[in-house]
Amino acid sequence: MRPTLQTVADAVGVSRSTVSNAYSNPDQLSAELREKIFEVARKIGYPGPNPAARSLRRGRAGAIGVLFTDSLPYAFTDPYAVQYLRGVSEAAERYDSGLLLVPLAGDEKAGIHAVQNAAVDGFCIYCVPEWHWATDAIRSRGLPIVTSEQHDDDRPDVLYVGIDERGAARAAAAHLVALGHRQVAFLSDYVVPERITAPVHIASPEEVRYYTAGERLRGFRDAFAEAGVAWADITVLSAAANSREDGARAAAYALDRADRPTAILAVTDLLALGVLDALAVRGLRPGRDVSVTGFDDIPEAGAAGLTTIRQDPIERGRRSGELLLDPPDDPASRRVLLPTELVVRASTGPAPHGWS
Amino acid sequence: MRPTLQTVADAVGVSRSTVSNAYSNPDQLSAELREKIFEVARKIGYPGPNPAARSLRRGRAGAIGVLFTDSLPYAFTDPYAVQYLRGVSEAAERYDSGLLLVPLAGDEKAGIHAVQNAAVDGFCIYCVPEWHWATDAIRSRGLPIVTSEQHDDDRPDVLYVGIDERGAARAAAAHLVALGHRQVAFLSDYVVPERITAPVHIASPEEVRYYTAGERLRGFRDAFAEAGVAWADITVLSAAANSREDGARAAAYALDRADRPTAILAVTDLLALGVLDALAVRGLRPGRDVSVTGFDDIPEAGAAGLTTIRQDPIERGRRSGELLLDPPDDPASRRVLLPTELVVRASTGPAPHGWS
DNA sequence: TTGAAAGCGTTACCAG
DNA sequence: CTGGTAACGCTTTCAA
Repeated sequence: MRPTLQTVADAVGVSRSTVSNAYSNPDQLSAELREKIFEVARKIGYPGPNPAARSLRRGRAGAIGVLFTDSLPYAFTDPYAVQYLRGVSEAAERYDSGLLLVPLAGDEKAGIHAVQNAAVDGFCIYCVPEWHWATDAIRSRGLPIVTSEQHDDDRPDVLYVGIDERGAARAAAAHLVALGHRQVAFLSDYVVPERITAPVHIASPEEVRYYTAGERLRGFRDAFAEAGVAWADITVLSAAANSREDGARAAAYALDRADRPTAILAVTDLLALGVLDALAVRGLRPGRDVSVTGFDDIPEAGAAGLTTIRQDPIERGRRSGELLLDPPDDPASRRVLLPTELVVRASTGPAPHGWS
Repeated sequence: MRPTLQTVADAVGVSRSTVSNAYSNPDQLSAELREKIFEVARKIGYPGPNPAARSLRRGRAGAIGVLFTDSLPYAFTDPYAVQYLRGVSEAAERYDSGLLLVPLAGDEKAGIHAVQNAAVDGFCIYCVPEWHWATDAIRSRGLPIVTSEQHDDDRPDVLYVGIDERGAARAAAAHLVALGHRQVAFLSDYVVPERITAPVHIASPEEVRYYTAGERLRGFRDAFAEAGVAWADITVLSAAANSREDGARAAAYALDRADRPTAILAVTDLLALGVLDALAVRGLRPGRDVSVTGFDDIPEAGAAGLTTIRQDPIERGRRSGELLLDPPDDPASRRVLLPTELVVRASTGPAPHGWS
């Protein structure tokens, strides 16, 4: 039989509480007794207080959960997600908390079970839209939650860390407007429920059900609408996933047309880098023949000379973790808006003549 | 008061077991009753079975722990570590298991507590040497363990996934030997207990207490010893951390000497890339003036034209996770040795004349 | 400083 | 298919 606290207590000849104190409240007993208890424990192979039992009794898990819509492996593929995780882990480490990555992918039933089984004190939700099937399961856990998406319902128990997605996207688009671009394409994943790489028709960004993609497309639209470019005159390209390959594939649909756009605005750097790849293949010069913007400013963006919106994913993760682990009483501080910055590089330039 | 299983049972008018079955054994009751139970649960705000209680009762946690010597944030900085995590997460996801990252950094006491408190069914240990202070705590949990380091004691309950570190390093060094290099430097982190960036004197690789660094240095030595180059004639450079910057800094000590080596062998790509940086600053041509080898073949290595040893960290992580979650009965299969491959790129070339 | 008793919320077993 | 009963292993008063 596996030894328990009781086993040790009996072996030493003290009560359970004393052994428990030896592990959890060292100042409640003499140093010698404590040492003796540890020694006996080692001898009979007692593995220390069972975490589940302790957590049950204490009512806290000592870990925070991180939820991704996309599969767990994806979290380690997307550089932005990795940075975010890094930030969360910094907070977790500082508060002596573990970090539990909860697999939400694939099977709906498995995902819900994973959420219900997660031994955590709260969730950092990274990319799970409000209407996702897991949302109910997450909420009904009744644990504190930090989201990165603004929600309509202002639930006071929901913490938030994010950026002004729409405003930032608008700034990127305004930059292109100022450069004279009028014939443009928007490139995004999660535009339509289907995971396809193709041009798609949507009546407006309001149709997009993913918060981030939707807000960014709204921002793009805002700036061009102001310049007199109607939504209907803008090509919307859907990418099956947020990857370089899908970005390149999607861009092809716009670049191989006779009336190719003078600029392509992507909702992420990864997609934008794909666009650059597609340009290179065709011998088109970024910033001269076709301007390209991204979003996030991942490390590769700098090397590629990509004009983009900079945001700090580590800070985002860190603040998320901190908010979860140490929520402020002041309601205003429970919603954090992080700054962004337009970084202009070589991938954008004046619109070529003869098109506008 | 927070509702419990009992609360729901009372509200519906059934026994606890029935409610429990509704959640955990759906085939033990009628679909209607099950639905009714869920409905009532929702109404009174029952968050579902408490994971701690469930885990206590069932005796399994539904998560695997991952341990890093370095701080949690570091795990997300090192590209190799990220890939490894990705692999582990693939296995976790497939087995419907969570992934708990346990913070082992900084304070010894906090780290030990973290290990003891981790609600997991086993550990994947990434870079924790056998003599690390956490080792006792980890072992005494009595849980299955997958290491990436060979241990002397052949504990049958310790699973292992790794590569032939020494043989692979030897292959890299043999490549340089064949190219005529005789005056060389080895660059490694964890050579000495102190975290310093400087040339160091160690009597032999056997002195190195970190498994990976030690084995790789041993491999380097083997090949050069065979070519008649004595250990004493080889410069050993220590890097304070496995980073590009420290690699460059350490390389400076060798490159700025009159009798600079014709080749520098680094134990990781990150360090080797730093060496390339140091060469560039000095106008030295890799593969011509100074040859450089790395280890791992991280993505950046290809772009930089770095000769290196390729290993597959995703596979390594995946196999580790699988081994932990589904250990084979056959003892032989409990130790997995993954293949490696010497990838020759532009950073190595014949030794310049006049030196050898 | 120590010990006895009372749960924490579940699930497993077994008889109905 | 249902419902008692008995753990699971611990922490936490509170009194000695």
